[in-house]
Amino acid sequence: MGTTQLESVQEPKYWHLKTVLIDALDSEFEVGEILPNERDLAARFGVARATLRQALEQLELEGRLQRRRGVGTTVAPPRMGVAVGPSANVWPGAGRDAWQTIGCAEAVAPAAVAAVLGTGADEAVHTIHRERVMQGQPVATELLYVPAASVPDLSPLLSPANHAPAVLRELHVLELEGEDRAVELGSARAEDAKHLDRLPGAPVLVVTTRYFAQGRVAAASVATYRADTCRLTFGDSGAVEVTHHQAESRQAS
Amino acid sequence: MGTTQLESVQEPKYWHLKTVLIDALDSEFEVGEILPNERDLAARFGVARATLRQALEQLELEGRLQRRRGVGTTVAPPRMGVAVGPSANVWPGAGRDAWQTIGCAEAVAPAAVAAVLGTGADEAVHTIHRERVMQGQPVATELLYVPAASVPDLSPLLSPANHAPAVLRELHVLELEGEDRAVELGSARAEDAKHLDRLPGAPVLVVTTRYFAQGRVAAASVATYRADTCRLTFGDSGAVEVTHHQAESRQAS
DNA sequence: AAGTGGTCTAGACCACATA
DNA sequence: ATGTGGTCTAGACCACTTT
Repeated sequence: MGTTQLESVQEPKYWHLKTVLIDALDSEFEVGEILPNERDLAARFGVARATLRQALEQLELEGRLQRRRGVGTTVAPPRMGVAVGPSANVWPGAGRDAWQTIGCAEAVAPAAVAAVLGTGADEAVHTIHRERVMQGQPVATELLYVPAASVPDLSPLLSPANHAPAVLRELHVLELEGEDRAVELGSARAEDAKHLDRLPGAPVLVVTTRYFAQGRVAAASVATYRADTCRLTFGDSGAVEVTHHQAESRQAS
Repeated sequence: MGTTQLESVQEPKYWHLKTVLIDALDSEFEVGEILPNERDLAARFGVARATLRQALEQLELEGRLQRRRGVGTTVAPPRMGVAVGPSANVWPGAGRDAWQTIGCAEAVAPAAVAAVLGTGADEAVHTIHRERVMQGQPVATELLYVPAASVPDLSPLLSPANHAPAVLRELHVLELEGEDRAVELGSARAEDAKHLDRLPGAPVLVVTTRYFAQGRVAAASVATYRADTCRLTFGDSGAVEVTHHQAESRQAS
């Protein structure tokens, strides 16, 4: 039998398509360049549009493509390195930390938040909504929960505009004893998706942080990062220079 | 006009389906319980199977469902908290760190790895393949890269079985000066998928770690965690007790 | 052999951005 | 008005597990 055993373990079409597209992306396209539309691409590769889309979806998940409804599909730049776990423990809102407050409210903690805080389900918490922008585009939204018990000296009469800064200021009075983080995969809620300029359900990295002071959880935050454009960095050094899938990239005109 | 404005902003069917299914999951099903098959579910909700699948896919992404070909769809237990960033910096392979070596090789570093190591593209590296198991199931695979220059005193004559332990032993001689981590979303390579008991392309959390010694990167690892079952934890305290989307869960019989 | 989830097709229409 | 990606349908067949 002189025939080489080819395609004996047949891989799915979309999987093979993905590898073909990756090669084309690395060799024939520049970052930012726009691809042919899905109908044309599907015809070119001789597959149904749904199959082509399955390949594109994974490439977008891996941060190699960016698709925008009404516009088209473009080659994505390397993911941004976003520092999440600094070496020095600091309170949120202290010392220029790249977050910008966009809202504030005081309400009863939802059950899920109460579980993280370790408080009762009916305790009042200040909820500060913040946003993180890098290189001109939003990369994360965050809900920061501060139990009222953590900021007992907060002035009760505050205009909405002064509320968030006041809560943070009171929080900084406490001595921060430690932080705790968890990262998991999620899909963007409708509201988060809007802030992040994505469609609902887009893949996101959810970072849950607990801030410890006075021997208990003094505050907690749930931050939602765009999974397609962000690489979360932890540890001593800051962002790593080069990402993994291309050594150098040039901006298309 | 006395009519309440309902469904003016029509949400996609699969999105609405998701919320319906989440409610059903929380109220009518136990962890581990098997759901009706996709064709029945689609018929019950009056949608095409592809639409139903779009909802199930997102629920699996969020760790609420587990689907296995030939078996069925089950309600997933809460995600496991997997400690990734210990407070004390330690070399891999030191002091019972939950990883188990399953292979080893010495070869030239791929370009992507060389970039992380900061070495030349043609330098020899030891590649140790390890696996992490929690609660009886594999949760991660890892490729640990150790440049030959980091372990100069390694005995050149080693049986394959002794190779990996010897490399780690030599590595532990060095003083570990710091670690560096990055987390990003990826899709499982075919080989990784096999180890993790998932299909190729399954969503994974890729943790890239750099180990610093002697003022340079003495080793680096790329670990691939199942995104559906894992919640990566960092920081002082270990795994958090309760996860976010259910306060208590009982094991089905 | 039967039943499950996974892949694939060839259409259709919708929401959105842009010219 | 046109073109893009996003949603949806009603089938078909395949790969895999279990009976």
